[in-house]
Amino acid sequence: MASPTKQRKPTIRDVAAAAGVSRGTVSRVINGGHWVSPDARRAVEEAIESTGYHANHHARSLATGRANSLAFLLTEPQHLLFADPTFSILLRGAAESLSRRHMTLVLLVAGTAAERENVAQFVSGGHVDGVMLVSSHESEPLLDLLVAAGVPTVACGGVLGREDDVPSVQVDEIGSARIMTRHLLDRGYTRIATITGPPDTPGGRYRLVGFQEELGELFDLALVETGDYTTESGADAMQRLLDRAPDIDAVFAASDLMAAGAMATLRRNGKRVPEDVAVAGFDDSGLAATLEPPLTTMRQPFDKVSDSMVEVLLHVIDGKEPPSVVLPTSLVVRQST
Amino acid sequence: MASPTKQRKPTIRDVAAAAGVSRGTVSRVINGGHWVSPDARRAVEEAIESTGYHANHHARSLATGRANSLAFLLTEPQHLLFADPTFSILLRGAAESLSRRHMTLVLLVAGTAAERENVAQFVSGGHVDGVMLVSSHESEPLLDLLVAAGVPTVACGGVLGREDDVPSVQVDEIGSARIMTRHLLDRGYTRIATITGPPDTPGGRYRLVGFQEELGELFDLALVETGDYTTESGADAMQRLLDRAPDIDAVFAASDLMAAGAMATLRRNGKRVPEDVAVAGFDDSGLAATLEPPLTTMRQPFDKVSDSMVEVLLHVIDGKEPPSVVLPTSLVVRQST
DNA sequence: GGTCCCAGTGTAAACGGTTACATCGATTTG
DNA sequence: CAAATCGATGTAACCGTTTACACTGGGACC
Repeated sequence: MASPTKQRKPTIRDVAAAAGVSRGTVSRVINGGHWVSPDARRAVEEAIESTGYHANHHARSLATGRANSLAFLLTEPQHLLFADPTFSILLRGAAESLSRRHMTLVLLVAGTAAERENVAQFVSGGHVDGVMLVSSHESEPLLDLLVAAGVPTVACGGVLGREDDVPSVQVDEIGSARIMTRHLLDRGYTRIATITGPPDTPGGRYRLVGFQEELGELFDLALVETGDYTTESGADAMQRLLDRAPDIDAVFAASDLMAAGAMATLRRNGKRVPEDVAVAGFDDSGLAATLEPPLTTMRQPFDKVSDSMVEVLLHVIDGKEPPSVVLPTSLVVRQST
Repeated sequence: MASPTKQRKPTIRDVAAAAGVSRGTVSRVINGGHWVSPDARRAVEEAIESTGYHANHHARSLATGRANSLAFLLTEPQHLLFADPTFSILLRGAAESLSRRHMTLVLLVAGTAAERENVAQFVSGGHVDGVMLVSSHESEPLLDLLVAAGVPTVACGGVLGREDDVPSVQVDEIGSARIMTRHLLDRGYTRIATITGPPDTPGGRYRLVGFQEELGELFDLALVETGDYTTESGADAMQRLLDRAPDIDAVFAASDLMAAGAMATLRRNGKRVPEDVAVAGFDDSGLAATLEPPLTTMRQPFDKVSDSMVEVLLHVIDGKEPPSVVLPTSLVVRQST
């Protein structure tokens, strides 16, 4: 009939008592163990083990003023999340990266005005040590607030117009686009179209730049259409391209989803891929390999991206010079080109 | 040359001073304002406004023992996340739901053994008030730990064998499967196959049950294959079905992704959808509408699911009787059937 | 054999809230 | 009119850490 449930969790005092030292010493052991004699250290470690002690985050944060957590801020509308698993991958990667550092990931959503307000207040209230921003549209009002409030922030994909204001982790957009374009040229295609992302995102702008650079004289403005990274927008853009230039023999889409949409449109127009028109994407999302035919695309190193975001952000928090990171992509050739 | 930066954030003392009352009174106003005179209340509210005060979560949590945050626990392997946006939708929905309640969402990942260890320690350390579990495989070791540690937990989709042990939010699996099966029967199909999910998940088991119930005498065990919800597994399962029973005229897949895989396989085998074989999915994920042809499927009310999870969990935390929730789905008929 | 230094340790004051309890008028009650 | 009641408020202990500071004793130095 013993009821040992509901026991108070062991605190640093219990550990101190068990080890026969003061709370201060226990705390020192926990935080690196500097200025502690080997004997005391061992005693404390044993006491921690025997009492099953685990530090209380809240108390620690209160005392140190550091939250030991980072926020992952989502500002994209729901439907994009629905369609594009990219965010989830980054999110999970970031969580794992933080877990290794014994920190936690707080997910913040800023869709509605009320939510923005919540987020702004929460973040500038110092409840997290820093923010990872995933949307990279040009005008992100929240970003101004964060920067103004001096909240350590890192952007994923770079923020147009604030490149040296906000540290970021991005892939080599221009270089990647050039490699893909070169690949298409090497395959012998000459009427190469592109479906870009929104011009107010780095991916939308710079992949087009690389495309144009590599194409040189072959570049034709009539072969450029813009989408919003979704499947539907890719399908629509492809139709507009075909209407305008039926002689297209290849198309480079700035996302796998748009490439999928483009392929659907091509099929509907009686064009075979890749015999009549080659299709290339960007991201190497899970979708790419399962399309018919499997999609040639540029693989983004999502795991490295989230890892780097965490790393850069921690640097900023520590007051170190934040290295803006540019990561390489890799060409994945499948059967669509 | 004024340097008003780096000002200390206003605390409850500052508010008290500004309002000419004690800290206790301020605290009372913040927490509902009971037992406070209208005058004092107004004074405090004005002081809060004028000082720009915002409560410190860590201090509050330390004092109350409540974290004011819920954990969203991911245990699925990375590749499923990559393929299936379902998780992100639920995740975002939960974050929004919490935001409305001025609580936060902590994302926890338990893939590796080290991560499990971290999670177990973090959660049972009381750093969050409760846990939303999204994987619902039958044997989830972490779940045992949580239950044993008395951590308030709610499962998404129900946990087989622990239905009355762990409160959950789920959709009406059996009923949904029956409705879809009935739809196929009404369309005149008679050789109806199914591709189920893993048998150790509720979706895997009960959608099959509903399918069989509705089919009655028409049920044929040879027309059942199992996948793991991914596109590839759906494609493979479809091939096995075709090899075994070339006369199949419809197939009900337990996820949209598997349905997509099945459609690819059918096409490769020269079968037209829906003329030769009808295909139905489950989830109404973003993918469904963009397939060729658009996929008939059962819509899961993801927004309601995440909302309910939060609600149920808060009930459990408050010590109330947890209502296990079953939500309705809805049939979305498109052109694949 | 005194100083001085210093590694190792204990002490106690923060950190920013909540809340049980004491206090105190003003009002109701007998 | 004294006593009891009650709503509003102040007081201070407490939540579990960290950390500046004071203190100890022993070795090195002159």
